[in-house]
Amino acid sequence: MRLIEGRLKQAGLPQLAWYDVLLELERAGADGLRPFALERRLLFEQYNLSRLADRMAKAGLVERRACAEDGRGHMLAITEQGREMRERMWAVYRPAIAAAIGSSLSLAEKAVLAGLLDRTG
Amino acid sequence: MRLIEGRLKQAGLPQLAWYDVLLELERAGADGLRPFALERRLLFEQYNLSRLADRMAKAGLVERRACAEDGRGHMLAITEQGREMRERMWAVYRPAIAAAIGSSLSLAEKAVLAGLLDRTG
DNA sequence: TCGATATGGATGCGATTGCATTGAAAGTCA
DNA sequence: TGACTTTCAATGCAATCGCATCCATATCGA
Repeated sequence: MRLIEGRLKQAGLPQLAWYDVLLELERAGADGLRPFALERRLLFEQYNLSRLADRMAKAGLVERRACAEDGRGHMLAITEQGREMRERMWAVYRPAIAAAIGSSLSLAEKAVLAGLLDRTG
Repeated sequence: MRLIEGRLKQAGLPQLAWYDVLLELERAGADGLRPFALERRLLFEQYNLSRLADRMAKAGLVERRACAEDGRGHMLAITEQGREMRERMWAVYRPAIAAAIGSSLSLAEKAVLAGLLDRTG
């Protein structure tokens, strides 16, 4: 993780948490997701996501839209800029994962790890 | 990790990082360790350890002593209170580890994990 | 319908983190 | 010895985190 965060940072890109949010929102489609839903998927604290969304909105990567069904909340949706950012991050993230895993585990351990990931993914 | 940190917190005890420092200092014996040595063992950033040591010293768990060989630095040593704290933390930490590992891995996975730990320990 | 409670989300404030820099003591080398 | 470089450690500042709380809207129950 340290390695991966480091690669992102030295590429001048935001942290992994931003990637996670962007990916979920991209998967969620045009309507986006409610913040509470995102919190549960990503296991973020409520106040952390609230502030992360602030920063990401200020950076133009996500948008807050009124929510028809519930006046308390709103929808979070990815923007075009957000999609671009996710791609740029993936271009760094992907090889960093490969480097981190590849350099430290044996083949057998990778198989077990893949099993663990499979179960939770 | 989240589980373990949570158990410590709800027991009113400090974070794992404090435990790590206390354990290393206890192992290091009466003279203690230089901060830079501790940083390398625990992979802490220099400024983080500097401030952690401040807080731990303020809490009476560690002591800073002048260093004979090198006027730039000092020795960090555990105090009696520090030993007691480490024990109190261990009493929570140990069962928390067992709970965290036991509830999520198969026997084969535990064996692999033990192998990984063994290699780095 | 109305009061009590639960849920979604934001925010003030103090603590912690990260970055960059500083200062002091060693070490190096001509 | 005297510049120059390194290493050890602390710290100012801005960003972020965690806690507790607050506000607003929903939901439930009598």
